[in-house]
Amino acid sequence: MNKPLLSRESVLEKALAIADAEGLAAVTIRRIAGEFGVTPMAMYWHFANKEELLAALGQRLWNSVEVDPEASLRELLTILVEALRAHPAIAGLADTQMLSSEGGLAVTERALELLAGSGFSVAEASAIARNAMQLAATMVIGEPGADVGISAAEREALVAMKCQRIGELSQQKYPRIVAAASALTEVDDVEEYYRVSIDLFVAGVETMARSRSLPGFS
Amino acid sequence: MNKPLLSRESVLEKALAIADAEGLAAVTIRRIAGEFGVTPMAMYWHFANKEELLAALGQRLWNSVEVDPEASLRELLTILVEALRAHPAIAGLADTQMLSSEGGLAVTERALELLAGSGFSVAEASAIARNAMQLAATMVIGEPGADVGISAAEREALVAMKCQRIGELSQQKYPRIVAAASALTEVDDVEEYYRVSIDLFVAGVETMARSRSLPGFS
DNA sequence: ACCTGAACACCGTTCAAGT
DNA sequence: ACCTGAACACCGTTCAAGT
Repeated sequence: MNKPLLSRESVLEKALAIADAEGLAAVTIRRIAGEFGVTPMAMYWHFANKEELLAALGQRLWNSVEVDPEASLRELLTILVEALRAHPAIAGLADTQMLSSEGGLAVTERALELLAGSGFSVAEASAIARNAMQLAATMVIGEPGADVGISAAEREALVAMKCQRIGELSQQKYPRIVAAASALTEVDDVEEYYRVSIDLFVAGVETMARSRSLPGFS
Repeated sequence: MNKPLLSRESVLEKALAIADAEGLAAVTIRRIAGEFGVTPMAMYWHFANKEELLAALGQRLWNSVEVDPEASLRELLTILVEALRAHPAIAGLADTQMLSSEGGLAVTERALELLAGSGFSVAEASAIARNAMQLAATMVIGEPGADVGISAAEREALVAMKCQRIGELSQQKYPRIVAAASALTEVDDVEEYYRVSIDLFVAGVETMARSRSLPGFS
């Protein structure tokens, strides 16, 4: 008779909000339940367990990717990165759900199509497609100086400490690292950070594709 | 008077053994203590907290990398992958410890040196070095059909299930994915799997290095 | 120096029971 | 169908106390 207090939708929405604000570690069954004013056990009507909840969160992320069926590899990577950057705290959940979501399937299908067209074998194309996906995720998760769930002030202090620790290293042993201290701890131009990695990946694929299609090279 | 029951060394050794056998999730303070026959609180004499223990584990992993100061980028990636493959369960701990361990510093220093020599800027070289490291880790962690901490039989059943689920997809919408079902769920030639990704990365770096050193291209 | 006892504030999860 | 109560087996961690 009474309207349900929860739904899969609303639970996922709340879980995402918590993750965005405080990081994935803050997403617990009990915490979500608390936010809704229900008991933790209420979750188990809507999800078999926490793993399923997190999987659904990963699928949601994939489904936020709008895939142009004519997209290039670079475009695929770019829209994927954008989708993950919108919710960096859960970017790590995408990996397992690539083949369990409409969005992930669409991206993968197009990637395999492009790679097959470039002369890669099925095994190669599969490996490269996975690489692309993982690159996107690790870029977002590992973006130096961009940890989720801490305040801007805390983040800055953390970066400063890391940078200082590097500065204290032996300049004899690690001249390049010391010189790159700030670049290694913090990204000053975010767009460049992503561009470099995407360029690198696309260049690698194109170069290998070319060697694949050279006659005497098989 | 009595010899200590524990040491940082022995605790890390045990933690690693547990991780290797049952996965990182099985590595708990209480579990390690149990294996030594001591109370969980004994750990806190040797480590400030669990985070520090895991960090030390990550450093141990880096320090198992033996760096040839003359190594090429491909060689660096190769020995790194080998080190991680020896302990896939803790490969994810390497990321945060790259600049907090002798081994990680040595690898990074050499990578930055090579990349600077190829004409990359400090920011680019830093991003690319991190990419290399993350590629190595994600390859090992994400190796399809190689989850840690489950029996060979369980693993095979899991792979078969995933493969079957892909096979049931619409061949109209996802012809390439369906055709690549087995390649996407399981690696048949492990060495090829790693070689493809390393080749791709190295090719990308070389291609971009070339464009960097072309006069009219800056 | 090195470890224990007792306690605290958390987790995820099951299962019977309520409405 | 949807949620609660009570309980279980876990976590990491603190702090005073023991030897």
